[in-house]
Amino acid sequence: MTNRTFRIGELAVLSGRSVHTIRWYEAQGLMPGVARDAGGRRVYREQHLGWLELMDRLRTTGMSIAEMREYTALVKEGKGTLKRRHAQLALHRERVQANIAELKLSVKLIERKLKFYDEWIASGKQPGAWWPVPKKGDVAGR
Amino acid sequence: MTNRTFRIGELAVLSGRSVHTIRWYEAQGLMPGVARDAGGRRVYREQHLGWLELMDRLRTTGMSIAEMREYTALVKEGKGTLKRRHAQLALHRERVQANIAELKLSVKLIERKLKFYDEWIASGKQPGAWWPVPKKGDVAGR
DNA sequence: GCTTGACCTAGAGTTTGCTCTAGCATGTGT
DNA sequence: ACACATGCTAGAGCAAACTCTAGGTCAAGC
Repeated sequence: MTNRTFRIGELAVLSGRSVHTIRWYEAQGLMPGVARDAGGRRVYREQHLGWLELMDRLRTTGMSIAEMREYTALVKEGKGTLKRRHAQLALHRERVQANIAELKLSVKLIERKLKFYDEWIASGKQPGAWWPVPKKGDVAGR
Repeated sequence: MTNRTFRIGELAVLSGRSVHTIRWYEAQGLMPGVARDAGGRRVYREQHLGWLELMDRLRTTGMSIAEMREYTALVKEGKGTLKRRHAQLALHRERVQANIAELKLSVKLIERKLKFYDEWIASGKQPGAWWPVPKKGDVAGR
């Protein structure tokens, strides 16, 4: 088994983040289990690469730093929080899936507009309205 | 044909945005064709509802205000920019589709972690690493 | 023993996208 | 004629998520 350790510069290169950002994540409570060597320097293990990958996926799917902090706090607390961690991630997954559905609707709207431009370009005259679209939250649709 | 006009308060309610935000959008160059009445008040037409819907979809799909401003500038310039508008929206659509693909990968990673928790909870002991995952940009994968 | 590079902490600065305040004008209803 | 809702502009304030600076420490190589 690979039991390598890394210092922050190496972790930064391997994870594709900056040293600044990794330290900032730790300051935000997003880095559990970071040891220090005799000189006070951070010591990371392989699992930290996996952790940063997870953090990145949570961030890019729209989880806030605050919520990531809550989740990380559960991880720090130990095995007793497994169910709560599961619940939190499962909830986030639902949100991401809802978000994907919304993005698909947005693509449809953009495509309708693209078609509108196609027709306009082809015919030389502006087609009828493209917009009477119900809308996301549907405020106007009343 | 419905040729209604709206003042800003009404447009705000119908579009689900605040009056502040609509004025701010205009200040950012994102509101083409806004007339004024004798008293200097903004006058909107139905197409502005469609326009705000488009702006909202562009924003929520990650287009920056700066790029929306470029696009709006083309709209303001008139029919001569139809092809460029089409190209810009088509490019954005590709980015959104790429983004959707990334989100799906993120969901997969989250689901792997959920499964990891399921197993841990079921067995009472921590399963093996869940993380040796290639990664998005793949820096570590080298 | 001294230079050099990687690290450390604390905290300031930046960017983006709003969101709200202050102070004033307009115009409709009674 | 005057109150009150709605509108106007200019600009301040804010939250989030970084990103960087300053000034110092540590340890490996020459």
